[in-house]
Amino acid sequence: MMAESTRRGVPDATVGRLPGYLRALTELAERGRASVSSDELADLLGIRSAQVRKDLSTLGSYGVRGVGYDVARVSEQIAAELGLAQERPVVIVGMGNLGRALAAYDGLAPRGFQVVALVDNDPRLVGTEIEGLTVGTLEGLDPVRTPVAVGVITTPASAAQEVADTLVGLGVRSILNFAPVVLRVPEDVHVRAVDLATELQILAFHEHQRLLADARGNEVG
Amino acid sequence: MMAESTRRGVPDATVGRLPGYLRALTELAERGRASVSSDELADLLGIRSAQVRKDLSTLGSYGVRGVGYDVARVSEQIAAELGLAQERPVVIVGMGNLGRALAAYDGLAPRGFQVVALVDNDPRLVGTEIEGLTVGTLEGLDPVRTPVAVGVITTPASAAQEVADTLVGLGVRSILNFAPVVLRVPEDVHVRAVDLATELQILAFHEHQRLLADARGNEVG
DNA sequence: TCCTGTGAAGAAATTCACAGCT
DNA sequence: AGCTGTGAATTTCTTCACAGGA
Repeated sequence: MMAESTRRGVPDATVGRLPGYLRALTELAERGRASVSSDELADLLGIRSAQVRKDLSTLGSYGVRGVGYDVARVSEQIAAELGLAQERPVVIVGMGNLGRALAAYDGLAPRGFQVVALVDNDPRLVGTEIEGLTVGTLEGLDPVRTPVAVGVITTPASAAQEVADTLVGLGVRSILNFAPVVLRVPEDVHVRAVDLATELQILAFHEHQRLLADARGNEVG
Repeated sequence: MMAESTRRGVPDATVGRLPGYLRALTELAERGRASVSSDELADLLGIRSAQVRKDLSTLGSYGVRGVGYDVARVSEQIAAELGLAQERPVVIVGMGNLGRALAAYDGLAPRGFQVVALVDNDPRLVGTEIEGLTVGTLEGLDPVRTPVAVGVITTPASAAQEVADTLVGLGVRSILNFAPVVLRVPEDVHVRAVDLATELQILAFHEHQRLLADARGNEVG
């Protein structure tokens, strides 16, 4: 969480929804649909149609009044905006359960992400094969032979910062961090954090509020 | 992303940061720190100190001017707000790599989440043991014998909606969804979605923008 | 008539800036 | 002097509402 950019371009909130649009549009295309209205798209994403129109209008006008949006054209436009044309080499650091799960995830390749290296610091893992790749060490990563665009950190929290530092040193400027720590990185490096415990606690909050509301309701009613 | 509530309470954006505060405060407490300033907390979370003060002030005033916040008191208050006092039984549906990773994750228990059931529909998995629990089926879940507060969906996208429907039928009102689909649920059910591909695509966007910016810079400079 | 594109309004979140307590 | 708490200003995001093209 941090770091902007998007100068006079697509708002951050919109960027966050683009992958969702792309997913919906891809499914529509697979079903042979040629066009779609903002209402339908909104329904598919669980948002409002005005939001859809605003979002898509920032990419340029690819809709036709009275008809809707051309599925193929808008898909292309979003893919272009996200820079999905180029292959992005990904390294996964930390070959525990989560690292293995991500290494095996087949949703990456079709979206232009190619896992090019798996890394762990456990000598018992180094040299073994996972998903067709030989596990190596961080130090063994050669930024010339194996350029990396995105680093995924699935190590324990205690190791995450050091890993991040090394990745940054290798020229990685995009990091997806699953470890429950806030990484300190230069400001031109983008970090996105995914934390299971955080997500559950947010759910817990809402559940708790509901409980309180119910209790209040019973008193009153 | 959706679903409000929080009526005249803590803003959603603040709720999203509470787990982060709690994590930082817990670490500080472990190091024996008794108080902390908004500046230091802000630094730990990578946000601004004004944000910290606004956030914490919505929970009540637990700071002391000129001194800072009492680590223990604020921790308690946040834990209370998140409803972490009660144990929350969790069921994980989908025992693939990701499901296993989550089942093995040791960050849950200390935060009040207890995995009480593991579910899969593959007959070869049902009956086997994972992390000390016997894998069962969704149909086999008994809401009376095994009440469930939070459902975690780690199935393929194609199965996720059906699983969600079943969970909702069992009385689950909080769902953490790792499948890349938008779930349709009654409005009193909270869903949070975590999607690897989405996260990577957002990173890709920023990387792409940087590339464009660099190119522009070279032209101009 | 249908549905987009968009200014304008509204709501939410962030940041500023400073009064006030210790 | 140090640091919180908070109104006010600002920025960002969302929603409204409708003009206008197909």
